[in-house]
Amino acid sequence: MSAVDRLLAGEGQRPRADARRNLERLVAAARAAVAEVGVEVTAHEIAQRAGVGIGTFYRRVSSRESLLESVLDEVLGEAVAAADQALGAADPWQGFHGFATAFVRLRAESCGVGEALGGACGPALDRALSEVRERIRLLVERAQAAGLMRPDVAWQDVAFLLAAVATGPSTIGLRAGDLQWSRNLQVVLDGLRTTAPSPLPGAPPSQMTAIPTGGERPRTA
Amino acid sequence: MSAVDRLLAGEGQRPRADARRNLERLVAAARAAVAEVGVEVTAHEIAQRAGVGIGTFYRRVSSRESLLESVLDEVLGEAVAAADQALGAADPWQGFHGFATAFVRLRAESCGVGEALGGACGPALDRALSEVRERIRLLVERAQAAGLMRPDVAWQDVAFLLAAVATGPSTIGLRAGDLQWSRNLQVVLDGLRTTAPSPLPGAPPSQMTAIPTGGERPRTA
Amino acid sequence: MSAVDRLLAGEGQRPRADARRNLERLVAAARAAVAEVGVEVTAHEIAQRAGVGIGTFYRRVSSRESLLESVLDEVLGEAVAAADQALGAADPWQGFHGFATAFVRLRAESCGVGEALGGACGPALDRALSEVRERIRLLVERAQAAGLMRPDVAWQDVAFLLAAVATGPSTIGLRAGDLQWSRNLQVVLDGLRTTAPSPLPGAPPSQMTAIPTGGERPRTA
Amino acid sequence: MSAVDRLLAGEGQRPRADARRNLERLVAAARAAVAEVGVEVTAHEIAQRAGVGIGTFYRRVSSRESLLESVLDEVLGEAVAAADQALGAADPWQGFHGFATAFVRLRAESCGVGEALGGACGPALDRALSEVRERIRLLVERAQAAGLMRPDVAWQDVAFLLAAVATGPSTIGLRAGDLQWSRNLQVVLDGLRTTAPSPLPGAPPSQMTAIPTGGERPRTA
DNA sequence: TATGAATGAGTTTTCATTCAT
DNA sequence: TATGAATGAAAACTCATTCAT
Repeated sequence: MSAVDRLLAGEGQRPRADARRNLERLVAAARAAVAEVGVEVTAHEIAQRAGVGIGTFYRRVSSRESLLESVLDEVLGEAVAAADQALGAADPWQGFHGFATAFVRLRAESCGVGEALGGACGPALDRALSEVRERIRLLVERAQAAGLMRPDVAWQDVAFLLAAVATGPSTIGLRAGDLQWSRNLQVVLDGLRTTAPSPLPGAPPSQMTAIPTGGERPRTA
Repeated sequence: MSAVDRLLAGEGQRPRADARRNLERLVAAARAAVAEVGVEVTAHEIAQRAGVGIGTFYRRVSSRESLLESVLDEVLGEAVAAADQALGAADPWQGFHGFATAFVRLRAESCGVGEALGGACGPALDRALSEVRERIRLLVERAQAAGLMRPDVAWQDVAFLLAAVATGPSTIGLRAGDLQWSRNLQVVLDGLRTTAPSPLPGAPPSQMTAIPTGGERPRTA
Repeated sequence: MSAVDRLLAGEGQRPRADARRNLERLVAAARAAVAEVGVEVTAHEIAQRAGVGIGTFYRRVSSRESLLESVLDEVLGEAVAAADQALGAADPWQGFHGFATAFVRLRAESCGVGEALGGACGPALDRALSEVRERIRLLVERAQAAGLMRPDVAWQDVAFLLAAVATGPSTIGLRAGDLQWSRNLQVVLDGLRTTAPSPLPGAPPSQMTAIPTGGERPRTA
Repeated sequence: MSAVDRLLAGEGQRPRADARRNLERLVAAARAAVAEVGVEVTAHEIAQRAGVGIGTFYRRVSSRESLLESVLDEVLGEAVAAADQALGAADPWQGFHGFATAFVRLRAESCGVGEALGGACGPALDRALSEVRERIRLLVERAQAAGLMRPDVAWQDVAFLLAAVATGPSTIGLRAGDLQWSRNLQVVLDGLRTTAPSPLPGAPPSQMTAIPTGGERPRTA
């Protein structure tokens, strides 16, 4: 269920066109704002990005927290969809790989929403969370059973690793490029695999994705 | 240079003994507070933990942000020290491994300070940051030159990976155990290595660190 | 003039039937809402109770305050009617008694509207107010002239007493029962009379109205 | 216990002189503001009247509601003191009379605080409220036992009457004079008494207290 | 015309920072 | 100097009122 539908669920009848449009704008603005400035975005900022007044914000959304919750719910729903597709893949590792990519991308977008809401996000998200967990467990077990993933990692470890890989727009003065997460992910996938490392995306002989800040790029031997 | 020295630099004369003691307390309190409650700790909380009044806080520190900056500076200094020791190690991979462990632990402690300060942390930290960057570059190049680290990663990727691994006390409703970062790190190190994966710490035959939440642990084959 | 007529006065032409019906609903809803939840009822609540949209509310009523004013006007009109009937009574005291009862009941219903509007209710109500004042003066004078009401009270005092008696759903943790005002009124009437006190309503030998909260009822000798 | 002491109770040690002074100002300002503009006074208004910033308001008082609660507690404490003195009076009616006067005066000042806080004022006031109730019961029973108060009123009725008498700064366009409550009270006391009415305060041959607004005063025969 | 969506000023409260004691 | 009291900008949220549908 999309965040918009979720937020509309409480309403009695079907919303007017402008109301729905504003809600969509708010959800999109919230998602973008969270991705850019983090979960501490103010209600005003979100409203402004959405091009609506603060009054409209609260009319459509009931509270800042509930909006963030809905955004997170939406993201989790997308993760579940990706996992279901992955479970249908013939090759367990290919499936896991595809899911991991989708999951990390999603997480990079909605960066930190879950943590920010903490345990306080109420039972509203319990279903979505447990669905994601269940899928990850299945994907990990399937890959391990096929001998394609090292057997000494718990699915929880995998969850943490995938979450971690998406993290952090910057470190030690470096600013992450748009595809940093994909390079991080490649290393982690190689660490999880039973066999030898695959070449990083864009690794020699082709060019790697540029890193904007922070001086010289290495000569990737 | 320690955080304390750094903060004393602005002062005209040599500080009185009690002034210095209070400053030391503030830095230590800030570091602990950040590790425990996160970067959003209030100035009052830090002052209280340090056992000084808020007035003293600002007399010694000029602003909350600058104190956090100093904490980060101190952490970076420790990272540099760890790196220098690692560069002295006979085995390049052993050296890198030791540094990575120290770096991740430090980062887990000072969790998020860097990001919280954003790019706005001013030129004050430039030296420390570039020192860390330089060391990481050297460590990576040394390991790669020895054929012990895959050659298709940039040192920046390594920096991001190490930063990422330390992250996040929770994800998808799971709560990280104290040693989650070490399990994460092991996978990443294996992904970076040229050779086959090593067993995770605590992997069979010994027991792994328990994860408090989230149901059954896997049968680590 | 009814509240509805009053509010229609500003309009140019004669109102359409549905417009008038909506206005009547609004006034009735406002009156009920004020009686139930108090003068701080929101415009939305009144509109909802009236079964109209907030847009219609403002089309018909110009402002929340002016609607409350109209409610008060209506109540005052009813008070005037009660007074006129009372002035026609053969016995001056019976007349006053009847008016007092009606007035207090009205005031209990519209409790606090007058005060809430403060002195700011404009000249719109001047006529109604002075009509009520005039009637009370006449009733008091008539009763005093007949030697049935103590001569040392001013009609203003009587007005205040009657207003006061209707007041307050609670005090010192007690919650008023539905007929509290009638018991209060009885004491006040006895205080105003020239002769000895009459038994309270429900006083011995019959039962008094129960008071829900606050422990034991007295043994009404 | 005064409102100031009550609010200081939470604090660890004894407050600095300026802190105490500001707290006293806030309590006094709150009490005055409530008496003048009613319980819906804003925190800003109280702070402004007290001559302090809004920050100081919250530092001293923890919440607007808790300040009002303390004011009410103070008022109730004064009522209890008046009642205890009244219970010591030789003549039961004189005692009741004195208490009633004090109680009504207090209530006129703190007009409506109790109701505004509603049942939500927490158990903090339970003690004070039940103490007042108990005293009123005793005073009423004593007067009734001595045959000086009509036996068919419950002490709860008396409580409501005294509360009512203090009420309402205005009605039907009249503005209450400062001593309106005392004239109201006189009538009520006469209604409660077993014997004939006493002259109103200021009744002939002396002059009655002037009523500022609302036209001609009656010729008090 | 009736509707209800949109608006923004105003309310309570927090917290980084300044200043009197 | 050390203290903590005072400050006010800013955040979340409400509600009377306006305006597009």
